Amino acid sequence: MSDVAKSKPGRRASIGSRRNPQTEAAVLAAARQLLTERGYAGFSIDEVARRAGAGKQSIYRWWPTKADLFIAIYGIEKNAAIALPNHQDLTLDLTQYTSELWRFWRHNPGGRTFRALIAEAQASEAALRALRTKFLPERLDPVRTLFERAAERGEISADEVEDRVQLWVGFNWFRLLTGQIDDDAQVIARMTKYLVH
Amino acid sequence: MSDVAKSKPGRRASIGSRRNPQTEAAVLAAARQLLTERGYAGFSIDEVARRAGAGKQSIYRWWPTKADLFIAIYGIEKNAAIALPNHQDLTLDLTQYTSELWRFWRHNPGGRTFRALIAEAQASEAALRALRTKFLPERLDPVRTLFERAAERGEISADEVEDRVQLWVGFNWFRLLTGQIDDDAQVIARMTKYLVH
Amino acid sequence: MSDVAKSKPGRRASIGSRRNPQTEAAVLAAARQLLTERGYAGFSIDEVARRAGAGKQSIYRWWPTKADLFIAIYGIEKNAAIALPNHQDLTLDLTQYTSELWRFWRHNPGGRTFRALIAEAQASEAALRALRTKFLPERLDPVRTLFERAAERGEISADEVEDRVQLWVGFNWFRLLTGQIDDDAQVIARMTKYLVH
Amino acid sequence: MSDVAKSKPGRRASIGSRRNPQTEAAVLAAARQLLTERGYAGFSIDEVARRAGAGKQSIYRWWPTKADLFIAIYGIEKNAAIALPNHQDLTLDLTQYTSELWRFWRHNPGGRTFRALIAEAQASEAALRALRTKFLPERLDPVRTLFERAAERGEISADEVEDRVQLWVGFNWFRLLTGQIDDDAQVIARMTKYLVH
DNA sequence: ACGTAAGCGAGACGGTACGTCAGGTCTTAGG
DNA sequence: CCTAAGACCTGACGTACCGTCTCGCTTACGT
Repeated sequence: MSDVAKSKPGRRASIGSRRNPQTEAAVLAAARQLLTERGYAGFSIDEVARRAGAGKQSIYRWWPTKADLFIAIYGIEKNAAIALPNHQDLTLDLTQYTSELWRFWRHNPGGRTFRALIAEAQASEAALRALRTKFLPERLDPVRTLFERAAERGEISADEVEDRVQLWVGFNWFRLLTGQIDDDAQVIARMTKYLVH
Repeated sequence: MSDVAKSKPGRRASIGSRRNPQTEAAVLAAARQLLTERGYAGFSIDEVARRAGAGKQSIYRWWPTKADLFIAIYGIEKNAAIALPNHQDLTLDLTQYTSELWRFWRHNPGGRTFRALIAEAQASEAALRALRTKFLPERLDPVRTLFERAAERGEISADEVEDRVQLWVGFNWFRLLTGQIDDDAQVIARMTKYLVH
Repeated sequence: MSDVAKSKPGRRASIGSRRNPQTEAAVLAAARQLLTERGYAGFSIDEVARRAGAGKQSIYRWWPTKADLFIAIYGIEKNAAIALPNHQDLTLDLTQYTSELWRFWRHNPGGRTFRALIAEAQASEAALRALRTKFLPERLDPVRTLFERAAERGEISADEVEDRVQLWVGFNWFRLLTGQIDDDAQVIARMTKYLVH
Repeated sequence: MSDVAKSKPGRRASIGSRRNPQTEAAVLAAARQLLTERGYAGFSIDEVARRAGAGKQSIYRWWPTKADLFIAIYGIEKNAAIALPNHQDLTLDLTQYTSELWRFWRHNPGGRTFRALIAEAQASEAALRALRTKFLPERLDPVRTLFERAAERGEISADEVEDRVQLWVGFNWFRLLTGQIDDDAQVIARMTKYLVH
């Protein structure tokens, strides 16, 4: 990916009236790298374009807001990184999944991207909309699945799933946003107590 | 406030080798107003200075980062706005306090300021530090007090207070940051269930 | 100056948007006007940008220092303003040329620009360098030509041309910088005596 | 002097309703030092006050413009530095005096101060006035004396003194302002030719 | 087969904010 | 009345990004 991002010499011409996947890859790689290195404050479309060897317009064409870029980056990695456990036990599942999530967040691109996205959503109405429509539903899914399975097993009541999801997700956001996601399996396990009854 | 913020005519001179409280008031008023009108994205030190009729240096002198400004604004209002209930019942207390908090957040300056502060903390390490040291402790206090009183009454266990605080605060942040703080007393009441056992 | 204004007629090595000649003209006009009105002390890039309706970056892009701007302005006008006399007589030529030069200097933009450039060269090493390399050679040319023609006619010795040029130019600078360039043809004529032998 | 300029610890209190000579000395020393280190561009009243441990108001009270400060500094040193030669020969006198002048200018404070004063005079009408009334007459004196003595000896005509002074002074300014005052006794000697007939 | 339309990298453009610095004015507090 | 200190407002500094635009190409697709 970095080799793509640096393909300075031969410029990447248009491939006709359609999106060039090389350009897309180069932009996402550059954005990911920039976010990792400098975080939300140091992130700029100018610099992404510079690093990707892309025109700014090409970026704005496909990702109209920074939030779109953040969402694209996050999606790529998150799915690959975390598997959904299934121990037939809500506490175990929740603890394992959350531990892995925090580990993913601590690993630079993941957490930085998420934090950037949330920050951006506070700055721009469009970003907030993107967060709610394009990001949240998909991101809440894994946790919701864990609770749904538990409901099927009878561990919790089915009509409490959504509330429990929000409670748990909120806690995770709080820890991420305040910089408290050191891997502490004990803390996580202890906290699940309230969600499991 | 607006009369202070608009004191354009006679420029506000120094009152000697010490901080001028009029300047301080004008800056805070202007910052509050600007945040209300334009939110985090439209907030700039330049514009605050312009509206307050203050020099930028005067602002940087007393509030080195935007976070400091946000914290100052938030503190002024929050304390005045919300009383801590005491019905000798955790559910009642929590529901009432949280309802008022959401109402305060919905009312522009409050929520906007909080959201701006969290966003800023994701952009700047210094802001994150300010959030954790100057803001969080004081802001968590009211909720913690509610849980502590409940523990004293025997409603919950004393060593669970801190965890429950974080769970509840996290939920509130999540709703604020995703724009879901419409006053829905029923939702709040329903959610308290998990915190009250 | 012509190098600044030069727009390559043929094809360009690099693609990309082209310099907008209207912007260039607007900036130079604004700079000229500002210098005329307020002189060196009142001259600022901010104000030039404001008057030209240009972005500051556009100015810094093409004229990295104020000196570059001054040189560009001066060149445009000086060449148009003063013709080089040729009476086959050094005294006559020198007197006429100098009289016209002083008149040009007294007429606002000319003198103000020259004075600003010299002042700037005392403030910045880069400006001094620009003065010596981009400005002086071309500016000394007319006077040198007068002396060279005189040498060809045998009025003076050929190896004294450069010294005489400096002596004469120095005198002119002195008068300009101390505000003594009232048109006094007699004074000028009298002073030429020392340069003509 | 540097001990005066650095007298930070024990603050220099007022000595009552009159000028404090220690403050005056400290300010001049600080100004001289600052000019030496950073030149005209880096010279600011703020920094002088800081280094002198003086209030800005104290400086403005006694030296209303920067030019006044420059003139004060220059006067102190120039007189001490250069003796007026008297070899009963204009060429010799002029060559020696000018060589010493250039050496003095090359030695930091001298040249920097002079250049700063001339630059300032192009920026401010008041400074130009100060240059012409408080500075020039006194500074032209030594050179004028050389020419007057020559006139008394019959080397030159008495009514040409003033013109020759200006020609010579102009040449010297030109070399200083364009950064060409390397000690080249030969150049100076050669140039005197035109002033001596 | 060929014109058109979209995509591409480049980069100029008018704006605006950044955080710093200097200018001058003013007030206090202390001889 | 003078001095030191330093707060105050103004406004310039030079840099960086914003999002839009124009430019000269390149390619695929619909006619």
